[in-house]
Amino acid sequence: MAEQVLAIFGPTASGKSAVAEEIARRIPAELVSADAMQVYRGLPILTNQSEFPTRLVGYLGLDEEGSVAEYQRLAHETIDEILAAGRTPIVVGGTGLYLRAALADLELPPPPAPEARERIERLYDEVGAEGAHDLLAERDPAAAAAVHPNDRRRVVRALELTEAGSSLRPAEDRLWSRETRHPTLVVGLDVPPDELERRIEVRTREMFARGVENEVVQVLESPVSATARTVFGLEEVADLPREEAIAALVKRTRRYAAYQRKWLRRIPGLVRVDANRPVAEVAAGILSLARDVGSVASAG
RNA sequence: GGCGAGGUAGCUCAGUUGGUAGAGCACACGGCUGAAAACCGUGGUGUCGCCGGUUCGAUCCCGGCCCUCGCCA
Repeated sequence: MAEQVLAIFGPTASGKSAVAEEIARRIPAELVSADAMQVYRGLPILTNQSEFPTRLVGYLGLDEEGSVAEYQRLAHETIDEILAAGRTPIVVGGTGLYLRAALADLELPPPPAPEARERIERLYDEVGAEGAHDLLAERDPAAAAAVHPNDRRRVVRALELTEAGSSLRPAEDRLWSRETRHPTLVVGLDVPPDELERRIEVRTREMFARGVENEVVQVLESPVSATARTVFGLEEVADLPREEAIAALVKRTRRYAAYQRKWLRRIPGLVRVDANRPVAEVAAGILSLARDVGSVASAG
């Protein structure tokens, strides 16, 4: 029975999926997505969903709100199930928080109570950033210390939690610790910035060739939740002339890749792998690392 | 060629009634625990088109030149 989990992280267009799929062809394995936007169904082109069977892709409708905690529950279930079946779970994704949630046991506090969010947002706007932050400091000094007054979203969330008898600060910080639920090899794919830039441009043009415009126009005919709205490119692709939309999308993606590079540097225990070479080589490299580190389900 | 508008940060532009300059975006760094492709913080980007003049001092005023855009020939 397999014991080890494989996790592959990297910026958009670093080739995560191709590498993960190549590994899944060589050993008994299943892919598990760690991507906050691929959880939605309805935007397969815009969110770069692969044809290859991957778990935790498209489990939400676009009118539903996403949630790390819900993702975490599903991810743990899925990973345990795959291990129990004697296969290796390959967790692959570009959302750092989701990757850590899949691998570790983040103690995520409860969801907002009904009506609480709206009420506290109103409070925040009435008393101002400093006022709200002062109030938080009274009720939950640890949370207040971790949150800037201008971060409305977090100050509101932290205040919600004080009412629920919980806290924004977990007792134990597992997000930034090396702790994982199973022995795990976490690799990060490294691609030089100029090469990544090139691939992003190519990929974006491919999206248009494959028909993102239709995809997006169709989606916008129905309600889209606040979290699904954050998929970048939605308005741009729908409203702008093609070349401008491409430029806007490339720009957003480049920005996002920079954000992911930060996670790449920070994910605890992550081993960097040079991904600027043929997929087969990268896959082989990761597999040999895995065999050094622990047991992976073997092909035969 | 004539008339008009303009040349200030990587981009789009604001500004200084003369004391060497600032927004957004981009970029860099950092934070983040049921919204993470989100949210928030910090940073400085610079021959203010070029050459002269006036002035204690010019990115700003004056003269000339170059370039861009528009209209007219």
